[in-house]
Amino acid sequence: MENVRELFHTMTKRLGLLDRNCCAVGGIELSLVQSHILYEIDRMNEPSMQQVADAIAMDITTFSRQIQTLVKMNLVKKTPYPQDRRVYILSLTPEGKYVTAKIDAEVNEYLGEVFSHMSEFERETVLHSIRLLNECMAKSSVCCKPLF
Amino acid sequence: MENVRELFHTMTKRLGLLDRNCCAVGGIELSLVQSHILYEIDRMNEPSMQQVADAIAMDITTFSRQIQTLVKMNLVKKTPYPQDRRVYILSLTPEGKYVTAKIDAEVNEYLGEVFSHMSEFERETVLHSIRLLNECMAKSSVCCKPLF
DNA sequence: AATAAATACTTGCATGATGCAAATAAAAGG
DNA sequence: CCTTTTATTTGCATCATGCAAGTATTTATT
Repeated sequence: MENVRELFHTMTKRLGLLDRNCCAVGGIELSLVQSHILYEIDRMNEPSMQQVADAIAMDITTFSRQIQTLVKMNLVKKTPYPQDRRVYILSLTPEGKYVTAKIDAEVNEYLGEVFSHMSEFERETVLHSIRLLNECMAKSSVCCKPLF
Repeated sequence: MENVRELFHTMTKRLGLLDRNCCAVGGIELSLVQSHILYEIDRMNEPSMQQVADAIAMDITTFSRQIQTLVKMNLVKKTPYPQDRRVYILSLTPEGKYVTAKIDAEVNEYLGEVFSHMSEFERETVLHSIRLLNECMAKSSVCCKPLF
């Protein structure tokens, strides 16, 4: 087996750059972290602060302040949770939904461009491989343990 | 095509965690950024500061200070370049080489563990896919443009 | 029921990362 | 020469980070 780490490093570096290029929508400029927070809130079902912070593997105190910023930017809403009054449920405001959808579309467009350099068969192979990789990482006891 | 972005997001998130778990060697604790800097210096051939900063897509001023820290930690050496006295050539000290090799071994071990959940054929398919993906990202005009 | 322990979230504080503007120094071009 | 470009460093302001500690609320224990 050749140098596997190098393959992964190159890939994640480039995907990271792609991500970084997708943090501006209209007049709004987001940090990478903020973009990821919106992404997770959008994906999860009525998540609490703690749940999202865990999903992102971010310290809850830093997360708390990031959320304060996003609420001020009118992208995220914090709703008290009646069943447990310690908890806040996070959701996207309409503007937050819009921004998140725009970013999602842009990332997908970029990815589509990358995939346009492949045949249909190659594309399917690559997607299948990533799916498989994700499953194996989920199985692995050694990495990514605390989450998922 | 299902949600491609989600696949990539999950993958990079997990690989990021794996990376973060590989920043401690013996008594030395590195930040992710420092680990990446060592990795690039190790890979490149007698690189200048600017070249490594570009490869990592990091602002040269931040990079300069990170290098100062790594020099103080005795992991990196800055050698004046006689042919152009504005330039410093970066290299790893013996200790830096040791740390970098250790981290490399640890990451590869983790990746090996992940791949152990696959058949030989699947493993080859996944590696081939990543290689292909890297090539297509390199071709793509839309992402990762400034580098490589 | 009363108290202790655990959980969710926030704030204080110190430290470190970031990046622009500006400085220095050296090379390259005219 | 003199101007422009390039490589690196430093000043400065801002933001991110995470530990310790605090508040509020819920759950567990007696």
